[in-house]
This record gives sequence, structure tokens and C-alpha cells, in this order.
Amino acid sequence: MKDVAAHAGVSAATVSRALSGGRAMNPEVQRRVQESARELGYQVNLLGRALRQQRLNIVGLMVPDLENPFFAALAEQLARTLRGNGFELLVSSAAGSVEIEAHGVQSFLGQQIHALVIIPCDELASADTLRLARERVPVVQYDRRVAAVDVPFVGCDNRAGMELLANHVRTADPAGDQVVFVGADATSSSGRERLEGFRREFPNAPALAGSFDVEWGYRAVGEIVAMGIESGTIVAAADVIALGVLTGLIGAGFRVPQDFRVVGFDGIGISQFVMPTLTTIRQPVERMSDAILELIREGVGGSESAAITLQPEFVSGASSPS
Amino acid sequence: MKDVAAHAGVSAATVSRALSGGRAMNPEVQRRVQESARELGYQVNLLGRALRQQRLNIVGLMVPDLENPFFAALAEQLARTLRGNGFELLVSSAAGSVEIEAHGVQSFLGQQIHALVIIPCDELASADTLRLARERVPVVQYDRRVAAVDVPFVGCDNRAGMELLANHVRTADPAGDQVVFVGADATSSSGRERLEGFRREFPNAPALAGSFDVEWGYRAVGEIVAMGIESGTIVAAADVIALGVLTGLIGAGFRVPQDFRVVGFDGIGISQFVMPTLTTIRQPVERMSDAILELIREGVGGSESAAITLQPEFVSGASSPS
DNA sequence: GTGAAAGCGCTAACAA
DNA sequence: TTGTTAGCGCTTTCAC
Repeated sequence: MKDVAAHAGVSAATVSRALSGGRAMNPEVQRRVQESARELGYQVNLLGRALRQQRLNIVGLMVPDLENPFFAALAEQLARTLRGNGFELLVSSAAGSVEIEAHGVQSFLGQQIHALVIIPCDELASADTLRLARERVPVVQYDRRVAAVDVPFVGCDNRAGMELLANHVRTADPAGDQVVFVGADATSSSGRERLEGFRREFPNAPALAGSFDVEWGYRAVGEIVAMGIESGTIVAAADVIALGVLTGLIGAGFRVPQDFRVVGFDGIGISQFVMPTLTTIRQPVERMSDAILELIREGVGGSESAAITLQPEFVSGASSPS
Repeated sequence: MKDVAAHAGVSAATVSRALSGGRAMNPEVQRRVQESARELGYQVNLLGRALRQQRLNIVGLMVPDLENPFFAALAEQLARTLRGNGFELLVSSAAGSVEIEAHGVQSFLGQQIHALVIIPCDELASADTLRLARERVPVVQYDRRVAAVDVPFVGCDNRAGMELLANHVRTADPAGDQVVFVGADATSSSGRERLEGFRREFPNAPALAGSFDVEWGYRAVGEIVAMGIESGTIVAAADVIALGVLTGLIGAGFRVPQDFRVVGFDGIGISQFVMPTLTTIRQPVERMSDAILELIREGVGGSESAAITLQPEFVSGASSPS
């Protein structure tokens, strides 16, 4: 920076003003400084700036698992939204572990990020991490909620989504054949709420519990067959699970949708193009990202934490390629 | 930090020593300082530390697209490897754009990251970004290579992988029925090398070009049908593409593997559990991550850039769930 | 409109 | 072994 100042024949303060562009100044001088900077290949040290300003214009996103394509899609969309508004998004994965999550959040905090967006790993065990983070920086919970901690939340209405799915299932199959729920772990709010939503609609249908990944859906088919069920509708708690279910069904020789109908939840990323007739519930990812941006801008001030629950929409199954 | 020093009755330098744990010191004092720190909820400001030390123990990973599950898998594995060795991995996505990639890399550099790992967007247009980064920090190219720039590379031998696939295809189908390649864009080295590998094995087979995503595989089925092909083996340049192909085939009423066999490439993440009979080539992700760690540790010093090309392995198609 | 100077939080060299 | 001091690169008063 000193070099640029010398090269342009001004002081370091002027270089700073010329490049950060905040205050009014002689445009001719500004141009000269910018040219010198380019010529010398100078690039501001964000650490120096952040140390002085006490904040970096970076938002951290902590996800439970990057290999879940729904989280990847959330990350991509959030990055897009923030990028258009002067922020950079950096993503870190907890790899399913509460300890790694805690450690990663600590690292984010140490870097003086502007805000933290977190999809908590565990409805209970992530609470301490959230409490800690909230003392230092604006925090938003995304998609999954730790209710015990007073931190704003943005997500979709999982129970309403299940209601939409249930209506579809009943319409498509008024005879009321077998319905099975292939759920995820109940240690996340989304998993629990979707199970509750399903139970309210189909109190007597069997519900299996697993995790949010393809493998579980694949294995669940074995369990369903073992129950003696050979046709019906399978409601998966997420599209990744539905994908595994479809794979398992076809591998086991069933026909879709003749033998089994499969519906999912999330409606995003890869699943949009997976298999025929995957009907799903689409989460309003753009609006959720916008809501997060808004919270971050406000600094997530009050002790009165917002809980922004947006409405998902029904998406009918894809047809085959022409 | 001053507060902790006062609380423990020592100087700031001692607090620093006690918490970063580098130098020898009175263990009793160290314990006291650590206790004070915990009591006051003190956490080091990594910015201050990095500013002083001129480096952060963070490695940046720039990927073309987080929604590609193969890249997500690479990111997860790299994070795991680095985490075990004192580094933190932060991920940023270029969202398919060279401009966003350049901007993200600039941001990483401004943060004084310890090293940059990059899966370049474009075999040509990413060159400037690589050159710029290499001036400031150790850089490793991963999976895709910009040959024009002298920056070390870690990846797998795509041509050898295609050879393995070809052997399988010929064995499974000695009659030699129709083989079609559903490729990706040739603006990435992996896309180009896999196409070349295919061409060398099947000089006369048709090869379609598209992109590394599910949607393209799905659409490719339409093109194949339009060519009048109604059975054979489809070689996809990546598992994500194979996934789309399978979806398209089944949606169009074909049977797999009776009418069409499908093989993929990458062998990682979601694709491991997708559909029956998806045979693929598995990239040695763990060994690739280890190689990257090694390069980062060495500081990627010499002007003689390494090109570490590891051997992939053949993975036969999955069977159905029991 | 611009420069001089102070200081963000930390650590490394040196002195005690 | 510990304290003192200087300074990493930047921005922001406060004078001019």
C-alpha cells in the first residue's frame, strides 16, 4: 500500500480512500491511484481492513453435509443472493459431527465474519454452538431449527408441505392403498416435523426412520418388502431418500409407477431430473435466501427472534424426455 | 486479550504463549491463563494472528459448482484430510462462471489463506486467475487442469479409466452392439481427456457433447433415440450424467440393463447408490487428497510443477437391495 | 480534499 | 520463564 502511495505521489490514507471509494475526493487523484494500484498488482489485504473495521464482509455458512444435494443447492442459492449484495459466502461442512461443527463455527468467529448462517446438525447438541456464536455475530438458523435457543430461523413449513403431498396421494389413489413413510432422523427439526405432518395425515400408515441420504432410501426398500408390502405409495422425507427408494424399487424388479408411486420433499438440485414421476414439494429457496439476507442486513438485532416459515409448493412428477 | 492477561495477572505476550502453546513456559501459569480465558469467554482473533504471522491456517477450495455431487465429495474428503493436519477448509463456488471464480479467488487471496486448491472452471479462461493466485500463495489444481499455466496438478488418469470401462463393455457385450458416448464439455481437461479415451477405444462410435450435470444426461436420451438407436451401451463421461441417462431411459420406457447398459465415471457420492447396474470408474479420492496435503505442506515450492496423476479403479454395478 | 498519526489484536525479538 | 516493545496493513479521526 505504501508502494502504491509512493507511486501515485499521495499518502496511504488517500490510497485507502481511492480504493474503498467511500468518501468524496478529487476524481483525478482517484484515477491516478487506481492506475498505480493496477500497475503494481496491488490488492488490499482484507485482514488489515477487517482488523481495523472489526468485521469482514464475509458470511459463513455451516452445513451438516455438503454431499446432501439439497444443502448444496441451498448454499449455491444463498451465495448468489449474497454476492449480489456485497457479501461473499464461505461454506464449511460439519461432516455430520457436532464436534466438527463447533470447531468450524469457532474458526468462523475467529475470522470475524459478518454473520453466520447455520443448518444445525442436531436439534439438541448444536445448542451450545449456537449460543456461543450468537454472542459474537448475527446468526441465522436455516432449514433446521434448534428451538431451545433464541436465534432467528428461516425455513419452510414442513407440515404444510406434507399436507400438500397427502392431498396428492389421496387424489392419485382414491382407493386408499398402502402408504408408507420413509423418514429421516428425528434429531433434526425438519425430519421431525415431516414425520409429524405425515402422521397427522395418515395416522395408521407405517413409518420408517433413517437418515437424509440415498443409501437409507435404498435400504428402506428392503424393509418395506420384508413387511410384505408389494405395492402402494412411498412418501420419502426428502428427495435424496426418494432417489434411493426408486433405485431400490427398480433394482428389486418393481415397476414405477405401476407397482409403487414415490413422492419426495425439497424439490431442488439433482432430484429435479431424477426418475420419472417423482412428485415432490419444492421449498422456496430463493425467498428463503432473501429472508436471510434481510436478517443479516438488519444485524438480527432484537432479542425477539424472528421465525420466518415460508410456504412450499407442490410439484408434479416430471415426464419423460421427448 | 488484555482482559485475560489482567485476570490471570500476566502480560499479553504470556497469554499468547499460553494459548498458542508454542514455546516452553511454566505449566502452572499456562493453566491459570487457560482458565481465565475460558472464564471470560475469550477466543483468539484469527485476524490479528494472521496479520502478524502473515498467514492463516486456512486452505481455500474453489469449485465450479457445488451442486455437482462429485465436487461435493471431493470437498468433503479434502476437508477431512486437512482437518486432521491442522488446517481448516473453506469452500467457495464459482457457479459456473469464470468471473465469479476470479472474484472468489481474489477474496481468498485477500484473506491471506495458506493455500488455494482450485478445480478450474475453464481450461483456457481460468488461466489468468491461476497465474494471479500463484504469485501470492501455494496453488494446486485439482481434477481439471489448465495446462497452459505452470501450477501443480492432482487428478486421476482419465484415459486409463476409459480403457478400464472399455474392457468391461467389450467383455459384457462381446457381440459388439451399439456403443454411444454421452460426454461433457470439452472446455475442461477431464471432459476432453475422457472423450479422447473413449475415441481411442471406440473410434467409430457416436459421441455426444454436453455438460457435467444430470439434466444433460436426461436430454441426451432424446438425442440417442432420435438417432434411431434403441439398444446398446451408453458410456457417460460422469456419474451425474449417467444418472440423467438412466432417468431418461426408464422414463422413455426402455429397460435397463435389458435394452441399454449404462456405465459412468467418478464412482463417488450419490452415484454409488443410484440405480441398478451402474458400473463406474472410481477416482482415488483419498489418495488425491493426501497428495494435495503433501503439496501444500511443501509449499508447492519449485518452478518445476508436479503433475500427480493417480490410477482410478473399476467398480462393477451394484445389485439390488436384499 | 489531503496528510499525519493512532490503533484494531496479535506475536516475535529482545531484554530482563 | 516472563515482560516490553514494535509492527503486521489497513482505515479513520483530526488538523490543515
